[in-house]
Amino acid sequence: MKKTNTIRMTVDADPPLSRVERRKAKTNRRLLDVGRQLFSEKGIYWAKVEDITELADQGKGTFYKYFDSKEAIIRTLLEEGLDELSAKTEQAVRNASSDSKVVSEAIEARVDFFLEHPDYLLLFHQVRGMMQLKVDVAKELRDIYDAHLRRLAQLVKPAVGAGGDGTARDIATAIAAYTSGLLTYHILFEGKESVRRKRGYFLQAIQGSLRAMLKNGNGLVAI
Amino acid sequence: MKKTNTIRMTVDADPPLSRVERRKAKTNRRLLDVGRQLFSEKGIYWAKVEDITELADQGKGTFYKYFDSKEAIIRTLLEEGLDELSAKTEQAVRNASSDSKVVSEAIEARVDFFLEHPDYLLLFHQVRGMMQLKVDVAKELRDIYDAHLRRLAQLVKPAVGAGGDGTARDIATAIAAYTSGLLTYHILFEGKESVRRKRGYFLQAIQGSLRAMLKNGNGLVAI
Amino acid sequence: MKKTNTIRMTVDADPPLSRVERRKAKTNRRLLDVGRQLFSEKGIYWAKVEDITELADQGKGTFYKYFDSKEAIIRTLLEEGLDELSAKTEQAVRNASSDSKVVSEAIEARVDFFLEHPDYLLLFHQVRGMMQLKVDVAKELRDIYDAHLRRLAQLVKPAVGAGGDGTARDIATAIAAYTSGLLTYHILFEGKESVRRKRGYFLQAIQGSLRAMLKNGNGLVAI
Amino acid sequence: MKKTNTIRMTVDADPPLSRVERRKAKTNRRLLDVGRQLFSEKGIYWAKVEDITELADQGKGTFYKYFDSKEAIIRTLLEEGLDELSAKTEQAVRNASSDSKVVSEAIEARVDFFLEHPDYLLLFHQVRGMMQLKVDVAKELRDIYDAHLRRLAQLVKPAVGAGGDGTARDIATAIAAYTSGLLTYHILFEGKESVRRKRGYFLQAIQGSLRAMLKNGNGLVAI
DNA sequence: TATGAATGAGTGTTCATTCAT
DNA sequence: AATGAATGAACACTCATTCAT
Repeated sequence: MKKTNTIRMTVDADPPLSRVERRKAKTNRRLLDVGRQLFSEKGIYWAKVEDITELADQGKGTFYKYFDSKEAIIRTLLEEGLDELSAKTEQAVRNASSDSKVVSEAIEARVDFFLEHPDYLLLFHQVRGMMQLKVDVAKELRDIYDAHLRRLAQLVKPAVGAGGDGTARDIATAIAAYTSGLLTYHILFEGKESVRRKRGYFLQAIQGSLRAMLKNGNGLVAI
Repeated sequence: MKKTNTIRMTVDADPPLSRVERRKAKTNRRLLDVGRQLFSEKGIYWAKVEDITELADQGKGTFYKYFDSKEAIIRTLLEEGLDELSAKTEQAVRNASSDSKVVSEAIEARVDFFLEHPDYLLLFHQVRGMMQLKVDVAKELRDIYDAHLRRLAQLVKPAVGAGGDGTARDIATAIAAYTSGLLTYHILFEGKESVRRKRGYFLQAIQGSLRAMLKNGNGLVAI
Repeated sequence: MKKTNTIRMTVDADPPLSRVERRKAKTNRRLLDVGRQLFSEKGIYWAKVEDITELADQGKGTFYKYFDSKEAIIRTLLEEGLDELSAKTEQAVRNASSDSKVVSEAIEARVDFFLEHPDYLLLFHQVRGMMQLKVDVAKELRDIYDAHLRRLAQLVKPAVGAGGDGTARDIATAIAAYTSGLLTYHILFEGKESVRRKRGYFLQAIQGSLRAMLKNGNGLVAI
Repeated sequence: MKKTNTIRMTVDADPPLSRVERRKAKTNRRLLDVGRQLFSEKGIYWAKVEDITELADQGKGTFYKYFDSKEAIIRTLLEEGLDELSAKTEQAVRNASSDSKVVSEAIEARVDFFLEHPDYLLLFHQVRGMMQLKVDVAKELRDIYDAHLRRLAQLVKPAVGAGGDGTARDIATAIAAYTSGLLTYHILFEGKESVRRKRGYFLQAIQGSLRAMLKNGNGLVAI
């Protein structure tokens, strides 16, 4: 009885949306946007379904027409966010002038993504916490995140010499770890603005540590 | 009606504990230990007070004799953990052969602390998430964390040349951010063992990135 | 704003139905048929209005064009079913070769009706349960059922000697009780097929017990 | 996480119940009694958990300390009721002066049970309805009922000549069907008092019809 | 003092019904 | 006329916390 996300699927397609369809898409989007906002403001546990529907000016029943459960909207947001992050990363990598720039471009894209969407940073942080728990919901989330890392690994493969898949995966994990880990913490203690000002240093720091770690690991990667 | 943490206050003092006091201390410890375990296993939201008392083999009422609320035990655990982490860091810094080793020793101590107590890593991660939320509980937690960072800043001050307090604070934040952020993510996706094996690389990576960031920032710090 | 059951009212009348009317009649029938099926399959509480409209391939709004409420369709089904049951019984009684056969023919007709429409058996069973409840809906249902019993009492009157109305009513109640009570239970525990095979025994058993009860009661009835 | 019905299990045992245990037993009993009352008055769907706890003068949470769910209390009531019915039947059969009296004594016991506990009659009726539904809860209920019938079959076995198990089961089913089916219907349309007055006739009617059916079936049973 | 029975505010979810299109 | 998106009252169930014993 999974709700198919009709809206996003047809959005790319040609046939123009009817008035009703457009309205549904709008409702769906509104719920997602408000959900993202509240989840990052109050946290996924303290933000109640009713908070979302109220702020979205929608009946509570409407929420459940669009999402099977509170968990489902979180999952959808996670997927959406990671998709967008992947897209941004891919684009940056595609524009990279050389293989040796791939990793740095990827990092830059991700840092920019999070500076632009700090709410995603907070949402991801919470979800990452859930992933380690011995709780049912964890597995599904882990799968989603894992897919994202795999995609990232594919992307940075050109930068890996003979290291092969394992190294690519290591780098992907490291990139994700460094950017989110670092940013979350700094944003938390210094605020978004401070981080934005230091953007350049962050990029270098992240690259530097990646290089440090990988050099020690195998010395095969171009960064 | 705040429960004074009798135990920890007397633990440092000399006068021998009576049988009753020793028993109380034991109960208190047991609740804290079980709490830490369950909070990191199931998460602070999914671990119920009853789960804790049951595993600790204590009546539910007893829990509230020792802690004002579920939130209180989390706060206590946070304080305890950060205290221990501070202590470990202080000891390492004290043993540093030179000022230029201060930061690297601090990092090493922290990485080791987390490798030894991965449950704290997970607990801190969750708490860090709560801290950013527009929720009452957040402020208190933030204060606790803040105090910890201040203490850490004091510790690394010798390594800062003319940078002054701001720089020390920056370094402290960075150290905390790098270690936790990096470790959490890697442990999550690669497992504790993998991280333990790579310990050396991590240390270098963290130092490297610190250096990168600080060199760019002001070039004044000895690492 | 009670929906007049247009269809059943015109069905008996001569004037040919317009295309629109025929279509409406078809929709109405479809909803009733699907309703009967689902109510007996999943129960009147678990069968949702949406289940009905979906299986009937009709919009949910359409349902409410034809029935004021979920309760209303149940009431209509009850009336329809009892009407059909009455009709079958009447026909059987009319064909009875003698007054003394009236009751046995009636029973036989009813048993056959339920063997042919086990879904009605289950629906009636559920409705009978509701009838005893201190719930608003109960009274209306009770009235419908009561009317049915009165009609049945009229039918078996010829079989009653000097017993008068009271006895006729008693017999009617007994006939209804014996057939439904017995069949429901047996179908439940032995399955429809088993009951069909034993049809002859059931008929005798029902008659026998009726005779037993009425002989004791007054000895006046010809069965 | 099934609640063990501690109370009923220890009630038979020797060690005297502590004050607390007695109080728990009382609460448990009160909930069951009120539940039985409300389920038979308003129906298992219209009687809300809160109705029960309110009438029982208990907090809503208390209900869930004693029963895992609303369904669970219904199941418990069904088991309790059938157990008591079985016990009454067994006792009657034990007191039967001869094998040929077994069935009639059993019937008598059951009729008396239902005249004494009309609320059980109504509860069973509803549950019987659920049993036929394609709904998850149905299977468990069916199992409980089935066990009851098997027990009844064992009881009437002495009355069966060479018929064997199949016949015993048939008789058991028939006894259950006749008594409940007949009584439910009559009580519904004539009221408890009327049925009580006719007790004697009912007994004969039920026996008569059993005899009729079984004579036709195989002629082997002593009734 | 320690306990665990009792509590009830709060939450996610359902579903009959309405009404704008 | 037919539809199905939107609704919100209502419900089952949870769990941190209290308090009588």
